Amino acid sequence: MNTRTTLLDVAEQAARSRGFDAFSYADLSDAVGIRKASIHHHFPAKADLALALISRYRETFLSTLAAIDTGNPSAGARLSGFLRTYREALSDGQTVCLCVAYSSGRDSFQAPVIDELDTFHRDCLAWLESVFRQAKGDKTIKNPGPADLEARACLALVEGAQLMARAAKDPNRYDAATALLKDRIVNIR
Amino acid sequence: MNTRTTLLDVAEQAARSRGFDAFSYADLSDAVGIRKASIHHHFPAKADLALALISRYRETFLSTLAAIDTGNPSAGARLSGFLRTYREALSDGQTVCLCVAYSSGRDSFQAPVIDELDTFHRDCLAWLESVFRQAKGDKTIKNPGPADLEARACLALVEGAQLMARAAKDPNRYDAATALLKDRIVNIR
DNA sequence: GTCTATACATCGATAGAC
DNA sequence: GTCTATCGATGTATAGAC
Repeated sequence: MNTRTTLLDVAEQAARSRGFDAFSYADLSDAVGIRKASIHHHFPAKADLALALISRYRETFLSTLAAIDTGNPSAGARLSGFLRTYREALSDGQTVCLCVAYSSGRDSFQAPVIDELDTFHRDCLAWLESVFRQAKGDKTIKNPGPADLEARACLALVEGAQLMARAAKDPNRYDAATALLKDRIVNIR
Repeated sequence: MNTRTTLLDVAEQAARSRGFDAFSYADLSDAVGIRKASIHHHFPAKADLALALISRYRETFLSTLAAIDTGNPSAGARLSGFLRTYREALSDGQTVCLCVAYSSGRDSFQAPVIDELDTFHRDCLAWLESVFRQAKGDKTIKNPGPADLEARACLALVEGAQLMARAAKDPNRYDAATALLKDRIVNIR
């Protein structure tokens, strides 16, 4: 396994469970088994690590959304896939998505990282909006309101639900908070 | 003005805009105009400051909820007051509520602070649940689902909406994310 | 690419004078 | 209650050998 990739994996886990500013190169050093100075060879400054992390995360997330699209034709099934993706990111209630983690400590990041984060939000909202727009036609989500408002409410809901679930270290909190939205999805086979 | 109160005010602002771990006694020293050592006289350890902050915050928030109850008889008006309270906590998009701020960096707190935070959440959810239960009777909120699920969804929504609004430094994001919930409130005079 | 060694800043915290 | 002075720990980062 690539050392750089291993570093990214460990750093992502740490950022998502404790926050980006709450882990240090010393923590990565302990976890990966190489010295702090060696980590600086892969990521000269911690800002470089921050950018590499969010950049990789955004790419994999977009491909996840694309996979949801190809595997699920209806709007309801797509929304269901979205809710499941955020639920799986919680794992056992210890980790929020990197996007939530970065939003929480946003002030400590510089422009390139902020840009990636904003792009992530924008892409995610655009995808959700298209799903809710589709729902007006295929009627697989009950009571559809304006698509842009639905999208923003949905993203705020899952992010808040992740925050509360991690605070309680209980992923069931996510399920409870998203249950009503889930119930609006029409059962189709 | 009491020095201790001034310290609490400045610390609360800092915690809500940047996070509890992201400000230091040196920052408070600059803002208040006394030396770091003097701050330790009021709050020997930073954990003492953390507890005093969340404790004061919880008290004032509970009295805010009580004021909403006395000033608004209907469930819809009460929910409206709740949404407005979280909106006002955003001010110009720079600050989330202390509860969201503490939830984000929760790992760095000890038991007494965690307990206050959990109590805050529990009280807040109980209040919301009673509002949604009342709505089943007075019909001032459209399409009321199970009160406990409504409460959890509502709290997750406003917390996520605050997070996104601060990330974008734009309080309008909060309004957009909560618009659909707001529209469920029946207009009464 | 990894190591030892170290520089330098900041942070929370304490001692003791006034 | 506030001050000066200082401590020890930790964090990011760099120099240079291997």
